Amino acid sequence: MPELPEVETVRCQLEPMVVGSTIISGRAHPSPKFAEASDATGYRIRCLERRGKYLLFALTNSVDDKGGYSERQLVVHLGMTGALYVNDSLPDDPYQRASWTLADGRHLWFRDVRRFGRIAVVPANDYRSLPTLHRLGPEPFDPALDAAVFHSSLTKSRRRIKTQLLSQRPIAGIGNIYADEALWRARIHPGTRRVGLERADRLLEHLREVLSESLQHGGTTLRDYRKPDGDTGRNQKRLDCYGRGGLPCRRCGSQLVVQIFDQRTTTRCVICQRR
DNA sequence: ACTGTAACCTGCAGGC
DNA sequence: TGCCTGCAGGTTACAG
Repeated sequence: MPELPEVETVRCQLEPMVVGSTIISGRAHPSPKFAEASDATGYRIRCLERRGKYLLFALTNSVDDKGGYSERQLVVHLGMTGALYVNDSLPDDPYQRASWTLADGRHLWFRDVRRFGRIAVVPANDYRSLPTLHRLGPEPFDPALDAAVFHSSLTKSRRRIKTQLLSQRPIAGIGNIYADEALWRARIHPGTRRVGLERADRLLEHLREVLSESLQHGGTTLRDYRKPDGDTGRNQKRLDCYGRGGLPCRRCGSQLVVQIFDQRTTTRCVICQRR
């Protein structure tokens, strides 16, 4: 479900609700994917950040009376069906995978039907237990990411362009929806294995465009994605390519076709996106 | 080091 | 109505 615009929307809504709060207890589903949630107990949430599709709660904890403290991060990945909520009382929900009680009595909790999400508590900035985060590419809006850098990064692999976008290596935060949307806008065949500087530049521009437009509309809700306030996003109405297989291309009127690349369903225009 | 593939989960839509 | 199959926004371990 959640790609960068959805995760950023969650971060924006959640941050003012939890920053400054101290976690007084934590409970988690026994799966090793969630069990670490309780390790956040005793820490205060200093701020809520995001890298790619990962939410990073910066945690701080006074460890002695001489002003010593330890810094950790609570890392939450929403997977396909994850959502975070804050409530005065903890609801009885069969898909609740973790919950944290805050000092003022409220509860932060994680709902994840498919259990593809992940929760970890790590020493600050030590992501060795989360390989994708550990080797995560630059943020899409990082000014240091320009066409030359992007192109050079893409050149380091011979995998299909779409597979590279999904790998989180050349750029962070792209998933199946925005990969298809940006490739459609840039008129690039998703199965291409080599792109020149000019097409890399165009692709980067369109990636930034689809992400910022979606962000403006609160993200894309296909089925599960919810903001912490329970609302859906509104970007789903604006998709040009993803989910429109069999329908005419909005640019040229040709048919959009669906095919599988590296086991991910892909939609593209047979005319606009030729090899 | 790189590449491709299967696996992890649950619910739902569509076909018969 | 019920059963079966395939599919879903992602990451990771593993084999070659």
